[in-house]
Amino acid sequence: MAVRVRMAPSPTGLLHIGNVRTALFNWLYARHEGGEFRLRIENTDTSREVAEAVDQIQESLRWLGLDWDGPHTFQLDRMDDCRRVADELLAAGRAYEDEGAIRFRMPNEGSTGWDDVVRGRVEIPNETIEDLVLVRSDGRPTYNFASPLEDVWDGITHVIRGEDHISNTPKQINIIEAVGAEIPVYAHVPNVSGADGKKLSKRHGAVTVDEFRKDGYLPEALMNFLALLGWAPDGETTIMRQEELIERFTLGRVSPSPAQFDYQKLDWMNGVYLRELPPDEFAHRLVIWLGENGYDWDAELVTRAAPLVQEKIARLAEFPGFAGFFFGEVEPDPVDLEGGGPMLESAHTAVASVEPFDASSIEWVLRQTADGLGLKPRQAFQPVRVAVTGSKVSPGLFESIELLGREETLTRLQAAASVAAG
RNA sequence: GCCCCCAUCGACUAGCGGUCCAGGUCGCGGCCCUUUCAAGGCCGUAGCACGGGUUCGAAUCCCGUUGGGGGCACCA
Repeated sequence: MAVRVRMAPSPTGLLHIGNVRTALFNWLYARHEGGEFRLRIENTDTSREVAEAVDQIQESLRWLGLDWDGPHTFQLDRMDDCRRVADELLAAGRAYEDEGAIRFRMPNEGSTGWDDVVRGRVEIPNETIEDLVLVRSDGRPTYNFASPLEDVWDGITHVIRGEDHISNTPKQINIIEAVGAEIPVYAHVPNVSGADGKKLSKRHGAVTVDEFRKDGYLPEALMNFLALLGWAPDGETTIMRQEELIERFTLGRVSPSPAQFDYQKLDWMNGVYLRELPPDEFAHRLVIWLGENGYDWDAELVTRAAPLVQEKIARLAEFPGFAGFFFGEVEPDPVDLEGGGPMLESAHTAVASVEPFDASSIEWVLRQTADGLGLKPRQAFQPVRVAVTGSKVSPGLFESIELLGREETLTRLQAAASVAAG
């Protein structure tokens, strides 16, 4: 039978990275097996907020590259079918009415178990499972009733979800057995927590896909990182692109123990992906990111500045801090200019006449200048760097000057020289 | 309280009875390179939670303890 899995988010707010990780495992499994990955919205109403959340969920999935098969479905559309099944269960004596609600009779003896693909055999004593409410007194089916039914109706073969659903599983298995359908294969993947072992939340850092996007992470890096949270192909390989992940992913190698989200490692990995991008592609991503985040900087200039920072940043969001001096005024801290007066003045003279105006000529002439003043390169170039870029940390100085242009460089050098002179 | 899950360096993990005085990656420390910051190169740091078994032999299997986590709704 062809594999069919699903992601079933409830449309409340933005897509949480933990849910994305679970979705990723579903998606990787489906693609690896040549099966289908479905998207099912577990909504209980049809408000405007729901519609917006659905849009955001889809946008986030698309950004990450997780495509789903067929149209997405809504749980709400199946409420009548759920109620019909509840009535049948009632008629068959498998359920009973209780204060206007309909409850399912769970077995009281023995146990309900399943062979979990990531945990092995799990067995829950039936006496600890209470009679599940199928339909509320207001007529709405409950999650633990609707969800397994939908899995049956959708032909879901493998239910891959977070471990917080382990305790729901025996309830759902009993429901599915009661309607005489086949029990899907279950795989409960470990949770993702913050550095303190607690549920990953805002105070740990970014948690929604939108936030990671805004922070300047690449979707391919995020996917690679997420895949490695609870899964590893061999313990050696860490950088894997989409095709390789699909090719190597198996549920059997998903670890049963929870993982902590390590933002430092994500940053490192994102840097790896950033550096490996062809320069024009890197520039392209920057232009898009800047546009999405309210910078109306000239795309041509961004493209020319991009190569100067590609090796230096780990996230696209670091670009403005690193290369902002190309796009606007600069205000050097006088403290960083102290004692740099002579070098700044000499540099001004040198830059004014250097020909051709390119990085290597500028470097040569500035080194000559430093030499003439008896200064070591690092002492000589620091005030120049601060004058030109406004910071002690910047892209390569000579390339930066070349791109900035002679006129603007001279202006900044002169301004800094007068500050340094006091 | 009850039920369930989990347990290898600070983190992510490899390891599925001998090839492990435990390997890779991030982080961290040092050195090199160097116009700053990065990147890169080299070296290093650090771990099988504890106690019992089983076995010729255990990080690997079993039991217990401890410690984490999840769940016990007419939420999803």
